Amino acid sequence: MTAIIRIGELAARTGVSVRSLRYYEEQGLLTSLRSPSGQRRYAESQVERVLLIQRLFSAGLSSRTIVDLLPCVESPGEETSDAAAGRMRQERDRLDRHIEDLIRTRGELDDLIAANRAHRREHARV
Amino acid sequence: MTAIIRIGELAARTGVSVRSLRYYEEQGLLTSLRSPSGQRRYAESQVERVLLIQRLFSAGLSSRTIVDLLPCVESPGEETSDAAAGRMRQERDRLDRHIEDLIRTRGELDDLIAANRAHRREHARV
DNA sequence: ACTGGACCTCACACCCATGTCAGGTGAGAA
DNA sequence: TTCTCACCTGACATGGGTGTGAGGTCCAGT
Repeated sequence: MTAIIRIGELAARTGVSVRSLRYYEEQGLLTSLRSPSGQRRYAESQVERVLLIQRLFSAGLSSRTIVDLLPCVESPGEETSDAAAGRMRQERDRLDRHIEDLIRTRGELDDLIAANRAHRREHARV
Repeated sequence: MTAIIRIGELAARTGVSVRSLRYYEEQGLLTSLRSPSGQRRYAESQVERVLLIQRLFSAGLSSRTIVDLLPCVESPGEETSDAAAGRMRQERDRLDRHIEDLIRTRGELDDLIAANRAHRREHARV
């Protein structure tokens, strides 16, 4: 099992472009084996990792930050995890505040929608 | 009352740079009166608007989108509100999904932190 | 009158994930 | 074999909000 897949399939399964997958590797976020001819080969299990990376990006972490955090789950070396611990908490807190902010903004968007609806009703065609 | 303030003070009160305030105006998000010599003058009440704009930005709306939505609370013209209604709901939904995503990611970050803590305990100095 | 600070416009730089193009190699199907 | 398609590297483009600097005007305090 644990099929070996090529970059095109990894892209298809994750919805992430081939270009981005190469970029992730360049940034040290993703590793690949190479076929004799130099083509990238991935374990099926990397799908999950790519999806996680993608979510971390969309949570506003930079590739630099992610590369600092992710290794400590794959290969938890003493020192790395030490440095990363604070970083993780810091990012978690930032994310927390950001979520609060977004929820507030969503509420304001709801208010706008409500105001708009009220206005439309008031000026309804007679 | 309703004091008139200058751009520096608006920046200080909102935490948004002077540069950005000028940019908001350029994008049609913010209006200002001009003093005889051409300096921008704002009503104190614009502070709120700037803060809202700022939150909408950080919620991932583009200035283009914001300019489509915001007028319909200030000057709710029939046609504008008609076009904007769908737009607002669409952005609200997008934001909703994004928040869900972030909450999930926060959970994963928590998992990483927990795993790291467990690992550190396990390898504690003897 | 003079000085310093706040303001003006214009324009270019930056970040950073992603798109895109060029020019080339590898590999399976007809 | 030859066709086609996926893959490779390298490099330049893009978007959008923000930083920054040049060169100039305005205005309050001394």
